[in-house]
Amino acid sequence: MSIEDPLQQPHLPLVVSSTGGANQVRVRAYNERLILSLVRLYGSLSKADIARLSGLSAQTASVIMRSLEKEGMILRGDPVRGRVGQPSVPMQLNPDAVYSFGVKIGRRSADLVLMDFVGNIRLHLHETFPYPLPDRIMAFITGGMAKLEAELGPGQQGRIAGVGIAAPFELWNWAGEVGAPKGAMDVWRDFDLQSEVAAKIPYPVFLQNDATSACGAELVFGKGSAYQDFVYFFVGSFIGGGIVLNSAIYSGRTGTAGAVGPLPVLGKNGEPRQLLEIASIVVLERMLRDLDIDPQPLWYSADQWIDFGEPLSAWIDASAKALAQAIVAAASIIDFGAAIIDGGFPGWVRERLVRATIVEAKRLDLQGVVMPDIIEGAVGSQARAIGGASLPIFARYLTDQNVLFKDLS
Amino acid sequence: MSIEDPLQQPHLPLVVSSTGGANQVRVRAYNERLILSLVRLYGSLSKADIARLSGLSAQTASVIMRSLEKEGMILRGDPVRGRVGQPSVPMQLNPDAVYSFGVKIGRRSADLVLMDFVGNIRLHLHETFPYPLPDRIMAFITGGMAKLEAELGPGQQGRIAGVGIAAPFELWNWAGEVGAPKGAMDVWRDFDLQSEVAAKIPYPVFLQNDATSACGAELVFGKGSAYQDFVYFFVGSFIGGGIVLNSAIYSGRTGTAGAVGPLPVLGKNGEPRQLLEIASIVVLERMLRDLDIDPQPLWYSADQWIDFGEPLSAWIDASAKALAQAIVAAASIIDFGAAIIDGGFPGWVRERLVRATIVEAKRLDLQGVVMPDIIEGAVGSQARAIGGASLPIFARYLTDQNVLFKDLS
DNA sequence: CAATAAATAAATCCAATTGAATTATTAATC
DNA sequence: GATTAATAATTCAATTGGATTTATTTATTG
Repeated sequence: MSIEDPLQQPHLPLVVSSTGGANQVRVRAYNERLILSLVRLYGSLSKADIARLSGLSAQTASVIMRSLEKEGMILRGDPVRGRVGQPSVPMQLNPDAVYSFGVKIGRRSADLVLMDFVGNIRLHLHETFPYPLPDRIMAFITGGMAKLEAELGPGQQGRIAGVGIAAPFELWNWAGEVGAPKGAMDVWRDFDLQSEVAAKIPYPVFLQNDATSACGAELVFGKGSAYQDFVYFFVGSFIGGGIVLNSAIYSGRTGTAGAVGPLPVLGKNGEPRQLLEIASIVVLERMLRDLDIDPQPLWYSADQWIDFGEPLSAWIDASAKALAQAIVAAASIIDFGAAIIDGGFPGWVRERLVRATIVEAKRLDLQGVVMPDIIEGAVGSQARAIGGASLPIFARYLTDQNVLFKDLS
Repeated sequence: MSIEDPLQQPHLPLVVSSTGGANQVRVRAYNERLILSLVRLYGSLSKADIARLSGLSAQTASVIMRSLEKEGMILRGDPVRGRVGQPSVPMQLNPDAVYSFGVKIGRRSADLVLMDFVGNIRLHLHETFPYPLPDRIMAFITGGMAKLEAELGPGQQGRIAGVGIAAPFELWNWAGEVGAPKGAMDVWRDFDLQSEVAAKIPYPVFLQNDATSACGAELVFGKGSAYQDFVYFFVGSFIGGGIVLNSAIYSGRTGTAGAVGPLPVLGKNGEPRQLLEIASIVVLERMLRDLDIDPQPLWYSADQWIDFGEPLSAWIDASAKALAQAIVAAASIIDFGAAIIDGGFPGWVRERLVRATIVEAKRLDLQGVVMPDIIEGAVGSQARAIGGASLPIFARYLTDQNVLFKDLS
């Protein structure tokens, strides 16, 4: 139905014109979101906890909490006894309060997930194909959603917040890489996926870069909550990433902030390369093919990778060198607290890659650089679909300082 | 008196705890700041304009504008006739509403400026020295402020918002570079300039990196208002910079966001170097010295540079190459709308440097990079002191979304 | 005089705060 | 074991303060 676009920020001639004044209605909306976000972050909080954490008065916290309970957004837990004073009643998010669809469009496969309010994947569809084409994808999304809605049961459909689609940038540039006939994917150029989906379904539709979406998933459900700002790398067919500043995804004016793929790094022989030419899974695929090893297991599912031995080690090595340089460059621009690395590969590959990256980073010139913690992502290969699904929930229920200033109509 | 520190953000275990709830009092404070910021940005606005731009109701805009006028923050202009309806009354900032001191501490000299509310420098002191030492700097700041206050006249001192000091990071690491005896500048290690100044004067004292300050000046008084986000380079003795996101300085968790000096780039022979090893004025100084040319004119004043011919061209060339790489790296991480270059040099050097940087950037691999406009700064070598002076004004009168959430006490 | 726009006044609304009261519990004392 | 004090969570009622709404006034053009 409606189109919500985190990518599309109108190009305003003057800046402040986008931020309006604040008023009571927005204050209430903001405080409600703040409270929901706090409950999400801490898992379970009493009204008094909320008052302390938010700085709101006990009465205000109490009023808002009661109204959220009445709306079914939060659930009352068992009173906690054992401490002086009246026992506190912990409140948690109601997992069934809101559902959201997430779509991940990939090179060889697409995923559709139905996520609940606390981030559990309730239902899941997966489809593989030689290469993605609009008709097929449209059918998968609309058909899949209808199917999952039916499984969900009739009473629950009003609780669906929307659909978030995680897709790579410029799908049409991949024809060669995915073995599609030249020009076969040019249809994507003029295909507005977001509008097309919005025309077919009654919910808000969001579209965001796949790696940025994964970054969002890490922020809410992974290690991200421990850091105010971090740079995120998602090693997929092509590497991509995201930026988190002040605990919020920063996708930038054009939506390409944190794209990281084109970041200049030095290759094996000291020649300048782009990060994506080294630390992408397609590079590993090419290495395997050159050695006459079947690269198919790369694409079945992240859990089905086998240890490819030498070529995998070489790829991890080269990727770690490149990632280390990318992290130093990023840290020289913004003093990120962490660099989080995840990807469409199994945990043991991620672990080796991160370990190697930490080693390589120490060999670089770090004079004057505030180095971030280099750590593994916690969400894994489903991060993109989960991140997509979190978009509608964020847009409607979680903190976003814009709530106070922008008219959400 | 009080210490206000944009650098110092406490290391919080959990993120949201720093952002509290919103309430009416803060809404009013925010709306007042928003209105002052709009008036500053547009130069002159009627009450009706404010209502339209801010989205506030006409009545609210009117009430706040009248109270600001009563407080002397804004001045009523001549009614504009010639259009249907009651003539509108444009309102402007009152230049004399607020004054602010700015201090720039440099390698060979220090500046103290008294700035008015619209950014004019009203009074100015300059001092040179072989190298900066705490006692001398303290005397310059406190003595200079007393002198300028006296010149300002007795009635005006209540209008002083504070002092902002722009100083380089880690002053003590310079001893060698400034020709000071080894260890002579180690006193700076344990000298807390901000506290010391705060102890001597009755105003709030702010301290910020010198290049970040310059970036702030460019944001408010220069080309910055045309861009929501930009990366800024200030070529001083050592190059530094700043980051602007959503029209606000982003100084990061540790205050070192936008430091840019340690950014890895390739040197003349393809060897990895840090940006500051190439694009700093000390490098030019060394080149001149090696050729037995007197580098003194570099340090008198930016307007007194002479054309050093070949070595200057070589330095500009090398610096442009390095800056171009830095800009591509920055743009790969965040899709900045502009890269603004300024420095402690005359306009004609800046112009040559920017021109060369644009040329060099085009030779790099820009596949997939959203390139920013590469433009000259408009503020010039005084940017650091002006940026310093703008800190107290920003902190108290201009928009900063934190107004709504944080208790400014 | 009609239309238009800016500006203001009065009344209303709404959410947060303040202050007092209520409730449920533990800890200390007899 | 019973009683009392202290503490903490929660809620009720009254107040506050700023934004909005509605209506009115003022100044101008055509």
